[in-house]
Amino acid sequence: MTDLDERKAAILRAIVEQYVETAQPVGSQTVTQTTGLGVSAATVRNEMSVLEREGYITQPHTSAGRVPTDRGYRYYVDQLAGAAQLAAPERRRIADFFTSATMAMDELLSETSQLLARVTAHAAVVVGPETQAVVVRAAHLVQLQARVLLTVVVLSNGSVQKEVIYLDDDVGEDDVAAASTRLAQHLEGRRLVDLVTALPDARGADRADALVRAASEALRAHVAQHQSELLYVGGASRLAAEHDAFVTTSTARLLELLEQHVVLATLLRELLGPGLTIRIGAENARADLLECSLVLAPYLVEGEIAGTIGVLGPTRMDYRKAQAAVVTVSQQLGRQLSR
Amino acid sequence: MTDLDERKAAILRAIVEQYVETAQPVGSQTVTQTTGLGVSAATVRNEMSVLEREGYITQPHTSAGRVPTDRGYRYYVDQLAGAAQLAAPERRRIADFFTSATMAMDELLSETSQLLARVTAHAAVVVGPETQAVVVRAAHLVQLQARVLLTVVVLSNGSVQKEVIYLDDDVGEDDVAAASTRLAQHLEGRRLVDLVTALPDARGADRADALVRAASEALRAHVAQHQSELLYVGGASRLAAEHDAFVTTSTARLLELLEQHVVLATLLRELLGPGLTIRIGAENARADLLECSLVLAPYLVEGEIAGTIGVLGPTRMDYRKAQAAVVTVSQQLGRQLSR
DNA sequence: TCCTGGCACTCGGTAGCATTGAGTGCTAAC
DNA sequence: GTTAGCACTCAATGCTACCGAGTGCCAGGA
Repeated sequence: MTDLDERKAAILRAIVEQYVETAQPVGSQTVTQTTGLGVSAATVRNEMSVLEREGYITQPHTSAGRVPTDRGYRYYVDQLAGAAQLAAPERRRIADFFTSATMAMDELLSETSQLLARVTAHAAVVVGPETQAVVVRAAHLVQLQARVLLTVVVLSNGSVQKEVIYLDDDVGEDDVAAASTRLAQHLEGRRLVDLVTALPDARGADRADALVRAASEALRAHVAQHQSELLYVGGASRLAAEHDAFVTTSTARLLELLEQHVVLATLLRELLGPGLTIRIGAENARADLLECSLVLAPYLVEGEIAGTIGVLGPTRMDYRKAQAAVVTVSQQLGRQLSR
Repeated sequence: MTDLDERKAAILRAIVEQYVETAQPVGSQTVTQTTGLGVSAATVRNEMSVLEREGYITQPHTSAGRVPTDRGYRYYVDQLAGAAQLAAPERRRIADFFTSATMAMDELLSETSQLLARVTAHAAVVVGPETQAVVVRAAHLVQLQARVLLTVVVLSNGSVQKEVIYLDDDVGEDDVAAASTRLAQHLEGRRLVDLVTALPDARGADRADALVRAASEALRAHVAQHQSELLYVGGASRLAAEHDAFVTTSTARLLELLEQHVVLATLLRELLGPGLTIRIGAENARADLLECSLVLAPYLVEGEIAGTIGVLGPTRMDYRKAQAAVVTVSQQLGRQLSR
């Protein structure tokens, strides 16, 4: 059930790797040619029929070669793929990117998703770190127009949150300045997550305190709503290119999923394990993803799991390469963010 | 050459509208049925053969009906389409969106692109206002870590620009605070565009002035590089859905184009005219867009052209509806931004 | 002069049929 | 346990016939 003898394993491996490369069902003859284990095609056929009975491979139709099933890919990934190294140019590309990356965290994550997409030639996702530990480093109230203010909050991870406030009456510069100072006193050093529940007190009745209350409330609503806005998608266009035989509607649905950041972020969070996670086809239990695989890895910031990066491609994908890319990028990203 | 008699025009209109609806080549009989001009199919055929000779319509193959050419669509759009109104539910949807929209400009533009995509069922683009008139309303230097600072600049349009600065040595709170104050003095009230060329003077030799110089330089580089980051794309996934017969590679290329914001923004800026602009198929002179049409309109802020909104769909699109949607949304967006 | 009915023609699409070839499963012999 | 041989299956291909939508053209009529 769970284990295959050496020859069956070799055959399965050959089928997977050949199919990934050519997208054509693999026949017994091709297997004998590519594996070099000294047996005839007939023997391979016998083994293949066992592999099929056990659910590792399947035939699109009688008289066609074999194609890996989800289970076949699973076995390949778990038992056969082994650790791979990226090719030198790709390793170099990743290293170059991170040594020259000096942007703030949000932009870094966005660029990282594009990097991963380019390296793997699939769509890539990056989920930003949990905001648990993030604290407010600065808070300001800025007057944009007579009755329009902007609450600006700078966070310890380098991201900036802002929210517009519309007033009913004009307000003077002095009041704004006073409110800005008080807001800063109230917020600086606080954790972002606490802003949602515990609002700073500003019970005073003067104009400035009213502004502080308005700003706090606007901020609370903003943070509550945008907490999950830490998803970055790179290379979505690859999905359209790689779905050779796919019906276009399924591509459209996938692209739609990638546009729904909230849905996707929760999905990824559910899937994430402590190490490399690979979800193949129907394992994802989503109609959109039946023919897709996800290769995910967490990245660590100061030893703690901070977020996820991953690749989204067809089940027929080069898992070794995807895995190597995801691992490499996650390590480098983690190191970069730990600085 | 340029003008068609009434009957030919009616026939062309019927062909365009029928083809947009059904995606099937339109035959002479269908035309007689849908137009109700009291002539026989044979007469229509004669007219159609003239229309074909003049390049307004074409046959996919002998013995098929006719399909509009780019020129046919062009004539339809210029002479036949007339002004259309959106249906009530769509008008309502747009109105609702803008009455309840209280976000800052960048988020508003992003959401607007998604609104336009939903209303038209095509991909939509929104180009943000030129940043000529934008001035700095606030500038701060915030310490994130011992050797990491963040320059934060709040602009009059409600957007916030930021840039990380890495230092070689630790720096004290006092120095940062002093630098922040001086930076604010230097920048507040200045136009964003001037930041690229005219740097604020900070010739002093003390620590704070060095920080101000570093911050200014970081900001200068940031602004120079990100000036064109004012493009928002909504509903890109629609492209995959609507390209029925299209080869998937062309869809992939289109999606790629939509991911290249800089390229797309310059393209749109070149195309924009003072009023509604419609570019059909090959008129776009880009291989990617050969089978696509763009429906663009500027939006006005305080009477001045500020930016562009538009729809990107297949040449076989409902131009009247797209036109109506683009016009409506651009007006409302302009009004909203003029507040 | 313009319109129209009639008619031959074209050609994509579909169905039927034979052929080919890749690939299989099975069996008997090694 | 392995393999050669063989019958079998079936997608793909090519060919033919046929249908039908649609055309172009022409001759006769208003």
